[in-house]
Amino acid sequence: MSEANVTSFPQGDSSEAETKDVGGITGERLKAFVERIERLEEEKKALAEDIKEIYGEAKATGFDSKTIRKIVGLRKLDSEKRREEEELLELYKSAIGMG
Amino acid sequence: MSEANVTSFPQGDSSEAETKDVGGITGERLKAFVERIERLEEEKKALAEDIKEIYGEAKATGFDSKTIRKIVGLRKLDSEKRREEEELLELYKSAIGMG
Amino acid sequence: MSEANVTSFPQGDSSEAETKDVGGITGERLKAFVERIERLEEEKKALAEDIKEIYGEAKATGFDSKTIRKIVGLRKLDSEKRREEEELLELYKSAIGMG
Amino acid sequence: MSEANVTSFPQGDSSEAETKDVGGITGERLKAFVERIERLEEEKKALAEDIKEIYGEAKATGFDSKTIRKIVGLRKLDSEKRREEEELLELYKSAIGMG
DNA sequence: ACCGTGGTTAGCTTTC
DNA sequence: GAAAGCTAACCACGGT
Repeated sequence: MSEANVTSFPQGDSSEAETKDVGGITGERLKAFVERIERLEEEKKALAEDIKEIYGEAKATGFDSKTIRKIVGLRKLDSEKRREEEELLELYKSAIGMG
Repeated sequence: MSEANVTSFPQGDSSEAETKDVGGITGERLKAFVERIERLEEEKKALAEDIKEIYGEAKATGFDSKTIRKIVGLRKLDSEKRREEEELLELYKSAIGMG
Repeated sequence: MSEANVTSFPQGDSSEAETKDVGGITGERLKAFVERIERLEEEKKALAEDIKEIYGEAKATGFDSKTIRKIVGLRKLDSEKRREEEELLELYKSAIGMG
Repeated sequence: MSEANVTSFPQGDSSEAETKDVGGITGERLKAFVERIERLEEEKKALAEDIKEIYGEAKATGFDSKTIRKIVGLRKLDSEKRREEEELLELYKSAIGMG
């Protein structure tokens, strides 16, 4: 729809426009990107499973996992809040020439 | 509907009920769980950022990130579909006594 | 950081700011929205129950509901996949100027 | 795994066991169940979209949708609570012979 | 520069 | 108690 995204596929030195692929190079690069992404997403998924396991452990030792989730969530909020406050402070400082 | 989770905090040998912590042991263990979780979540977040970076790279080399996302998503659907088909097959097999 | 949503309640022509309601109009409209939503959610819930009933029927006639669930899920994946493929195709087409 | 679900496919009068389908009848019935389910799930999805639209409308007229969600949720809790209380009352009444 | 939108992720509910 | 499906909040991106 927009005029900017006409070419989703980067071209090599080819003089002719409107070509999807030149000598397979572009396809290779695309594949490489896709695979790198998929690799990392697998790792991410593995970590998510690890986290789940820890909740399982905690439950096994008698904790209530829901409570732990709450705690983790609260601590995250805390750190975000703290970070924001620090940023605001920095902003003030730079505003009065103390940056 | 009933609340089974009366005790979120496991007790040690203490004879008195309704105590949250005995000698700091439980608190320590809880803290350990929380910190392990937070550590893994940080790693997960880092991976998410890495993935984002790759999309950025791809865009920088001329690809359209939206397209790449679609491809990644499609491939994910493929693998899910394959997995489900296998599971369904197993289910059928067990259903006719071939489990 | 800043709270943009200061006014959750839209104002009418009233000249005074920070008022929750003017002449009951806003409250009425809010109530209308809430009730429309609740009505539809009831219908949705009824449908969910109908679906559950069908699984019950199927089980009663001797089918294994787990298997049926798998089939339904698989078919859903199929249609999602098809849809995504079509979208990807459209994306490609627009990418090479055929949009 | 369980012994109960050996036969997911109900048999007709066929004398031979371990058969998935006799004369296409079972397949037909399965298909019918699946399609009824899918039909209802489509309707359910349509309702979900309608609800989403209403939130959109509400936002368009100046309400904050998050707030509305909260209200709807609270009212749901209220009615559940009320229902539970009524059930409890009924229980009491029947317990003292007023059922 | 803002809004709206779609995608992602976490939390809850229900099922087995 | 574990697993999955559904729902709701969150976030980042593209369009206007």
